[in-house]
Amino acid sequence: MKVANIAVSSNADALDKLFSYIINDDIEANINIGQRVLVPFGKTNKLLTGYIISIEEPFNYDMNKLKYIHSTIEEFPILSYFDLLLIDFLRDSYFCTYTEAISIIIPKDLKDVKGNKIINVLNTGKELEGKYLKEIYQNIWNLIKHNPNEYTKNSFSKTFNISSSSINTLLKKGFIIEAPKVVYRYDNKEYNKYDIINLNSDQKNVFDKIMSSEKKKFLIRGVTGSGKTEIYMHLVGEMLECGKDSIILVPEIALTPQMIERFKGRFGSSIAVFHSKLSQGERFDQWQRVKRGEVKIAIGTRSAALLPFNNIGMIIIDEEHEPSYKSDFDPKYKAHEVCEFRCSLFNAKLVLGSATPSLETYLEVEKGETEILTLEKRVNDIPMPKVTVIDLREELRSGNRGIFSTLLKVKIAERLKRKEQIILFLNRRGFSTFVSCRSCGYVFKCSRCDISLTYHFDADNMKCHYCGETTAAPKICPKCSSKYVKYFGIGTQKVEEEIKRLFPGAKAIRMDFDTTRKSNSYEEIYSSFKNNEADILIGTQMVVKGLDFKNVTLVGVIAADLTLNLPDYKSSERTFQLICQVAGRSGRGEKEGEVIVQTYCPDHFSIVSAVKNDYLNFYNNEIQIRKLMEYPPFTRLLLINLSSKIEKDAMDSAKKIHAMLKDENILGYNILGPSPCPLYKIKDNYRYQIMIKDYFDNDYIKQVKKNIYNIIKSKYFDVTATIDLNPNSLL
DNA sequence: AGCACGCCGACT
DNA sequence: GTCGGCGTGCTC
Repeated sequence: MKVANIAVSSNADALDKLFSYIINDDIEANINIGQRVLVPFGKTNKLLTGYIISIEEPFNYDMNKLKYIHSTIEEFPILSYFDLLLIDFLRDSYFCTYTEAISIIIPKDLKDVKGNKIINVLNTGKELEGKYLKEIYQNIWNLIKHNPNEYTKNSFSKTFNISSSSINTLLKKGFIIEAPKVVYRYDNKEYNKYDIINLNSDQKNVFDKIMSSEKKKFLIRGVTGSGKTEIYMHLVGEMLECGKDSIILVPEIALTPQMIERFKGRFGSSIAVFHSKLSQGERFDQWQRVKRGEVKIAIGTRSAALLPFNNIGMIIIDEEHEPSYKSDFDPKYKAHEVCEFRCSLFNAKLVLGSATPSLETYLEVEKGETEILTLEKRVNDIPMPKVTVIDLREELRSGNRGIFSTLLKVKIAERLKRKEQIILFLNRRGFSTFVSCRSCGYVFKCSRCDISLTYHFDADNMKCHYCGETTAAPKICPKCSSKYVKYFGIGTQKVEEEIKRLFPGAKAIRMDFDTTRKSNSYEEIYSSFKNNEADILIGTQMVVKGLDFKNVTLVGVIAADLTLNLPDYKSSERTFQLICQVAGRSGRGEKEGEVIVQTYCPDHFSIVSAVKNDYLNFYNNEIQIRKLMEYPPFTRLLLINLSSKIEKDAMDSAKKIHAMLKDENILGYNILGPSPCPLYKIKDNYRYQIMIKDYFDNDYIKQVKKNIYNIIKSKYFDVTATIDLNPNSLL
């Protein structure tokens, strides 16, 4: 008899520990760590799902006090030994429960394991005879004989254009039979073959260094268009050669099609594709293919970092600076950290790629923890685009109140004439970003959020970009009844309308949250622009990443400082990255590219550095500010957020928690707040925040979390408390 | 999180 | 004397 220490499935913090159960002799042989079992729990002995974390000899236990494991759920372990180590890591790094950690590493619908999709496929039965020896039946019968288990009734009749009634006849008489077959739900369409391209000398150099270096962590800092993807493919190919698994992370689903296209073209369909837009079934199947060792390569977004590979050789994080690599949900894990941990388990290499690395990553380079490899030139020596800055204040002074500067208009006209393509970038969707009454100054705000409403031209309504609430566009001011309601601020829709007005012959398409809501619309817009079906692509952040259009020779940044003025310590970094990335979209083909950056603050170092494409200049400026202001990566920043529909409770709980933190602050940490969040009200919830900026350890955070939990539980039932270490944003 | 225990007030 | 309010504490 042995004892199993088991984590039970429960969302309760109080149950986040291991419970010991006796393993009955008759199931002992079939029991292993990582396996799922049912265990009787609590006074009522209700059966809960449990995960076996460890197994011990019974010597240290009072066996009379232990219950028996009821039964196993599957006969094989759902979690490997490495998964269990990963769970420990997640719990320790992100202060989460066993249940939370497990929930992100196995698919949700594993609970009802009937996850497999089964179809009925055709096979031959007995030989044809008698009146069934007709040519049509023989034809069907032979086709099936040569393609057993290949077609369903439907796909067969479609493929060979044969009426399904003939098939049904043969089925009924037993000449052909249907058999169940498990199929994987994944994209198995054929991709154009993508041949191995020899690396140029710069790329080869990077590849060789990664393969030969003793270091485990690398940063490829390569300007946009320098051919990082090709290096990734060679690295993955190398891993495949020595039988090791690779994971390639991309920042968002939108980017996967191009990456998948190339990887599938190169490595065939033996690649798992994993991202959050997959259906539950697809997710389950992809996960299963990895778990069973049927694939050695996975491409996907953040969650792919957790796929159950058991022999990882390399993990690649492309566009590593993207904020989407940190999860918004508990456990708020960061892909970099998870990948580094997993690499350490397998002695694997971690490769980060970016033209504009995050400050965290570059600081690691400076500390010597990460080896840097630089690609200064674009492939085939295509020159970097020429960048011109337009000071919008001067435009205004010279009487131009439109959204395009004189120069940008000239350049657009020029490209249209030459049949070259243009990308216009504005990081704000909608038509007008706020609506107000010119008579009394009333500003239309969302009733549920403390946010001004954005006017949408196509639907003629106002939308809240935080909660999605929609209201009809107003004709008169609700406060003073004047009809002087005016729309201020610009969004992508307005840019589109202006283009239509100024260049009636040009065809423009828009790519933003509003036009890409349907699941395939991103790809449609992408390919239609790629096929030259439009002259101008207008878009938000979505157009800045990864897109590779050979015929684009002009990129216009409509308002470079939109992101700059947000009350957030990362806004300079974000602005720099966005401008660099979008500029890199220009001139990727044979024709030279050009970029026009319009801004109200042409002297800000983010914009100056981006225009010169000078990463180090940006880094050196920003890192000093972070140091001075004691922001990450120099300190750790713990953001505590309290929100409630009852304004007073949100505020009181924040005060109470702040007082508790101050009381317990033996080490004198820098505790700031409580203060209302910059976005004070979202979806009817009032929000307060407390910040701790210092060099505390994870144990301190765990203690803080526990204390907060106790305060909320004792008095503020309606308050939701969240903690976030080094958050993406302070809004 | 559930669930039972238990210690008080209101009631047939 | 007992039905039921929900505060408290435990779950191998």
